[in-house]
Amino acid sequence: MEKVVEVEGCDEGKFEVTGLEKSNFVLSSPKHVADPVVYKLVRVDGNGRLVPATDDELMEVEGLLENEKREAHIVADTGQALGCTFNEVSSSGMPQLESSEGLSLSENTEADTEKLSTQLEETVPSSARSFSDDHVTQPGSVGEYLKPLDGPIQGGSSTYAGYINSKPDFSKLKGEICLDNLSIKELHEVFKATFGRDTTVKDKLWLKRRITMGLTNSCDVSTTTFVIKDNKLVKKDNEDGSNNVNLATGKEYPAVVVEYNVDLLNSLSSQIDEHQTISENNVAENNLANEDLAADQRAAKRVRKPTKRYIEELSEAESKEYSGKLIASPKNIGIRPLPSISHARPARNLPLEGRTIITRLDSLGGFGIQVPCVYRVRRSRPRKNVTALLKFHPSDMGMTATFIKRGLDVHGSHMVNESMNKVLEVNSTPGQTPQQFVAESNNEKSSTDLGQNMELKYVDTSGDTSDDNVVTVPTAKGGIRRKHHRAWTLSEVMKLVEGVSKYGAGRWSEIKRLAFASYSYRTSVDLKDKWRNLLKASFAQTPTDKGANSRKHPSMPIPAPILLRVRELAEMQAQSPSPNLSASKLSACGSVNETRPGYL
DNA sequence: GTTAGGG
DNA sequence: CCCTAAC
Repeated sequence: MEKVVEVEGCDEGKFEVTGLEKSNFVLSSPKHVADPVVYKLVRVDGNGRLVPATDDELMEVEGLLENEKREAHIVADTGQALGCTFNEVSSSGMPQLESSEGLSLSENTEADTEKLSTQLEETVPSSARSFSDDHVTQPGSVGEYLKPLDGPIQGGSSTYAGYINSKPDFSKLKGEICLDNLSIKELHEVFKATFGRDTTVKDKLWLKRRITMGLTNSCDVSTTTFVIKDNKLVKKDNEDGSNNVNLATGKEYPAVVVEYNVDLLNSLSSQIDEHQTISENNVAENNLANEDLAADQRAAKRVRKPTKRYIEELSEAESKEYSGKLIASPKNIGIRPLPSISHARPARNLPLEGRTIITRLDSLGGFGIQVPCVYRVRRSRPRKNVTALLKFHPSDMGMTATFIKRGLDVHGSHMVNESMNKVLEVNSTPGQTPQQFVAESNNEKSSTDLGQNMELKYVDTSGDTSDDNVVTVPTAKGGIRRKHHRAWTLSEVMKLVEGVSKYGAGRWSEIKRLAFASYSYRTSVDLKDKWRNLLKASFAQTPTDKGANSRKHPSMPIPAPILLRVRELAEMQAQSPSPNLSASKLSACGSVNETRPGYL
């Protein structure tokens, strides 16, 4: 009982401290930070027996840690250390420690919701919670994804746990403890087995908790009946709560078990309802609901994390090319007290830089303080989606526009004739028009040489022209330009051949400019590569085979005539590799014609 | 910035 | 298609 009293006193003092810290934030933090480290060391040496600091100090630190943790999410190490320390300390007077911890938690919670703090007389379980938080938080990169969850979890765990846990009455808890059956001795044994050391703590609950945590990897597992998953409070009748799988993300989270007091629970229920869904069975139910809930929570509480929602949406949005990204973000942003978060953690946080970066990211999304760079990176990744979208997009809408554009370009380049205009006018349908267009253009220019009606047949012009945009996709990676595979159409090939014949192989930039003006997505390199491939193909294949060059892949059946031409051109150019520029240009038309005619 | 070549 | 070396 005395303990309790002390705790309360501490609590209040701590309260004050906390308040100060909050106001001071970063400045105050260093001191606190220092403390944690020391404690940590002490703890290691002392096997938990040593109590380095006064209760007040501990409480302060803890409170700080808690707060910061909550805010920053980054603190894992110190937080754990503290938690351990407390636990260890508790060996001597465990109730105090825990209570203090609990108090700190309650405080934190309180900060968010001040009402409940008063309700809490004692806090028991906080240490566990801190662990859980830390773990969750730590995953860093993964955290991006997790964060959304974390936010809820932490908020939920800390807040709810705090409130719920606040019950001083161990008897109740004990009753619920699974390990209850074991005697203290047994528990000690188990404890030793688990941690490799003895413990003097005689409190069953504590032992059980410790053991459970140890087994579960420092998740806060306690005897509770309720487990907080994601955002939800789930009754854990059947589950042991050691590990919960987050359905939404599919990731495993350490289950946070909350020891609760029925009375408190009831009193809190209303609040909980607002933020979390309490359900026995439906965890899955909430995926959708979670977001809303989370958002609400944040709004209500003053959310700390960028919020998973934000992230998720962002990611989605990105994948979709920035559709309507931040539904949730606004709330968060508005609500969030940005400043408080980062400061406390010394080593890890990069207050300024990190912030800046984050901010930047946020700005992209709209706002997200903690929005992780990592996530961003990740997000950018999904090329496929983008590509698909892009591809898809252009086909319908783009076609017409493209076509027109192309027509214009061609016209400008003197490639086209009057028919072009006609075509343009005529074509309301994307698909058809292009064909005509191509056919005509080809006919005019190289009609004789290429000759053949092949052109008409094969001319497919259809899709290719459409998207300039799609072609180039900036990648998150260093490299940027990833062209999605764009099959060469026959028309393109013909143009290429034509261009080569006119300007000569190797003058890719020229060809690109003049002959492929309309195909913005084909670079000179592409032309070169394609030409190379054509050459290869042309030589590989027998020219005799004109009619059908049934190549293996239907995708790119290059008409024999074209291959022939390619071969010719190649041979021809091999003979007269480098005419001078002017000469080549001048002679281009003529030479081509000359050369080819022979062939035909 | 282009071109050639290899991967 | 991508990347790089060489011009």
